Amino acid sequence: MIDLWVRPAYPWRISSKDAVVVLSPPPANPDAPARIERHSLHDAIVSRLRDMIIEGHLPPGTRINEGQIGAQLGVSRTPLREAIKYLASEGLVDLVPSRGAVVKTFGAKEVLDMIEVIRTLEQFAGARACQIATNQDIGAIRDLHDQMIACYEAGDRLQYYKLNQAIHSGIVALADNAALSDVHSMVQTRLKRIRFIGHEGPEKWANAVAEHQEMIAALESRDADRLSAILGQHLTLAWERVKDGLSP
Amino acid sequence: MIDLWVRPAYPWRISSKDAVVVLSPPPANPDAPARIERHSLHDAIVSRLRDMIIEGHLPPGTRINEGQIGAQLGVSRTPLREAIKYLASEGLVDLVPSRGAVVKTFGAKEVLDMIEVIRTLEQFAGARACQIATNQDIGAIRDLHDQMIACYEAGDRLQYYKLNQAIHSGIVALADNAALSDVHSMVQTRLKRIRFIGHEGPEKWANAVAEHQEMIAALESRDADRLSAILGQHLTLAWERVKDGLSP
DNA sequence: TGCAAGAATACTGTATGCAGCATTTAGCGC
DNA sequence: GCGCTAAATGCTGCATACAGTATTCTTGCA
Repeated sequence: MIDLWVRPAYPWRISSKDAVVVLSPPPANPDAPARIERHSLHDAIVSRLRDMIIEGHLPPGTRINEGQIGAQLGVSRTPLREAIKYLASEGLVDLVPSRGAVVKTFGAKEVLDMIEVIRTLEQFAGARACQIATNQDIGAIRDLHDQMIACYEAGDRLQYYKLNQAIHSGIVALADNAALSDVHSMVQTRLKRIRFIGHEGPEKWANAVAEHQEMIAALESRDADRLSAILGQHLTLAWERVKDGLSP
Repeated sequence: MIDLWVRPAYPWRISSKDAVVVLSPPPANPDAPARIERHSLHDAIVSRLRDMIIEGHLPPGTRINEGQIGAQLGVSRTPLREAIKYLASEGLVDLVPSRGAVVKTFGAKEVLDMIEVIRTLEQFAGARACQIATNQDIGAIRDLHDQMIACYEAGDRLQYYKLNQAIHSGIVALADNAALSDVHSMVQTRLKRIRFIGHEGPEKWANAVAEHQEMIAALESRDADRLSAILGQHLTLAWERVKDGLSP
């Protein structure tokens, strides 16, 4: 019970003494067979359910019927229930004793709260990123940004939206702080459902793009204060965009 | 499937039209029977497991044996597995395909990361608290503080520790932002296991107490900048306290 | 003795069954 | 027709069973 875990866990994992060394998992050999996909039904169900909630297929307030959803996904209730518990901890559903799970409903106040948390986290991340990010890291963000601009000009909202998220997560990732990325993505996930609705008009969209432009510029010049300001402003706009059409 | 949830959920809940009104749950009648404790094995197992991890009964790296723990807690594997999934989402355990759950191990970097997130969140919360907290709210924190001082003088470390946490959570709660409290308590929980170890010597302890004193003073005078500074300093000390005796 | 291959064991992942609670429907008195 | 009570239905919570995979043990060989 103490000496567990010292044997090879996966083919590419070797343990020496008590430290577990992880070799670069796939030999980076492009023609080698793709890594064995360790099928995890759990992950699959969690992603699926999360998407169903975010995309509005399971609207807020909906009671999740285990039998029905299970049949729909072609899995039994056991792994489904486990996935539901996982999402409950993520804050996407509420657990009501004897009555199962209900998709969480967010009012305007809660959404504003979440946006302010995101703002706080991103501002901290941005400041840290200005200090420690490599030029290469920043270049990667710039790439995403350029792609996003292309989507904007092409009018591809869905792809734009995804790249937008990727940029924000990317900036947070630049801070090289796993806990920060964790909580950021958690709140971001809860908000996704809301953002999915908020489709601003052309002028607001243009504003958002302009802000992103400046965001990248501030990052490239490693101007932490300017980046912080623009991130703050950007999230205020995000709030403006979604605040109508929310319950009290 | 649309019209769910409009009937009374609990005796004290009444629905009118489509809005659910929640009456003050217990009639605040001191001699009335205590509120029915909706038994939830799930919650019980989650709390129990969490405590076992935090208190070091399940050390980092331990593989969780469902059969064994289940027998120990006197429950079958099904609800236990659900609880484990919940904790996995909370970040206390890792899920390894086909090999179950392993208590997460945090290195020094990860702990520092978490502390910096906590710092960011608490500073934001503190600033907000200075703006919106009522004198009564602040008085409640002051009460906790006074109790804590008493524990300090009595040398009651465990109780001191708990009140310390309560004060920090309390300040965050003053910001009246549910999402903020959520993520704060989540990171705080992950850290608890670490803090549980860090037993500083008398001089550092005295420092911490002095900082708390100033923290309360800043809060009472609603001096956001000073509160922010002292919170930052306090968490730096927390880091100093635990940083030795951590894996790389 | 040390190593390797295969059998045996242990544990996880999933499905299914059953008891109990919640909700709906049906029946009954007014 | 309306409200109340009770049966019936549906669903959740939990336990158990079984299949598949990881881990350990055993045996054979050098």
